[in-house]
Amino acid sequence: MEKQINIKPTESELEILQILWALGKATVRQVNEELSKTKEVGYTTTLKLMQIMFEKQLVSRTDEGRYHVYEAAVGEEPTQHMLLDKFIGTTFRGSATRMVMQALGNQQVSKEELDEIKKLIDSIEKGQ
Amino acid sequence: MEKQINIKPTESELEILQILWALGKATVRQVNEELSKTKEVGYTTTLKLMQIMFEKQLVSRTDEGRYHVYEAAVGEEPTQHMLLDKFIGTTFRGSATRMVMQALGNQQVSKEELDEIKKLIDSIEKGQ
DNA sequence: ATCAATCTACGAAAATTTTCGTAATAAAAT
DNA sequence: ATTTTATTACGAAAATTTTCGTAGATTGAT
Repeated sequence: MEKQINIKPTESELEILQILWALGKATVRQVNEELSKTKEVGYTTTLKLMQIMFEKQLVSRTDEGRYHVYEAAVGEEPTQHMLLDKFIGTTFRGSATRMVMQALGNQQVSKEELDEIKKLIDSIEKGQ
Repeated sequence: MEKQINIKPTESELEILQILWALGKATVRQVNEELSKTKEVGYTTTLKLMQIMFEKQLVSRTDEGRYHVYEAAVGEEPTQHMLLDKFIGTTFRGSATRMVMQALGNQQVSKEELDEIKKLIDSIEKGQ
């Protein structure tokens, strides 16, 4: 079971979570190297953020030799779900439909993906 | 035409924009009253925020008598679109499809809405 | 053994966002 | 006319988030 799924990570924390979700386990250095691909960021900055995330229980860590190996302590899906809910609430006044329609209309979504979504809708409709 | 659609409003600013989009025009007091329905917030706090938003050109205002009447200076749709793009980028690693599928799976979406979305998909597929 | 390199901890500075107190001004009420 | 009320402007405090410098500890190299 997920623990604290109510804690909303900040923007920077989310970036780090993304990396951890992708890598599974990672040291601060590894995370920092990933971050550096996108933007300028000092090692100690990343370290501090991950320490804060550890306090918030967003990540866990184990002592491996003399350094720490970090891991996300919150799941990707539950976190996305929570953020999505909040986002729909604040930006689309709670209407998931409005948001979906904008997303489909504005984003580049391939025919294959659209079909996939249609299938999903069908299965939901059958289910309820 | 929209002006600065790149300025990302903060959370609080977005709340105010929502109210202005709903009301059209409004004074600081009106906006503050709307905000107060949801949360505790002082009048001068709202005022200050709206002044900052005026500087950022997120809102415009006209002198009506001795007070200001405010209006959103950015459109609801373009703003939502911009925020949605950023959100998909940071939270769903750029995949609109993944986000839509989560939204449809997790949120409460009625059959009517699902049908509406299906219709939209069909029309997009015909278009391209 | 000494030096260099690497990692963590800690604290604080910097930047951003949010909140609010105070003063000035103008209108409205008494 | 004086007082009360409502509005804006301004600045700064408070809170949150981000960044980074420094110190201490441990490993590895010379």
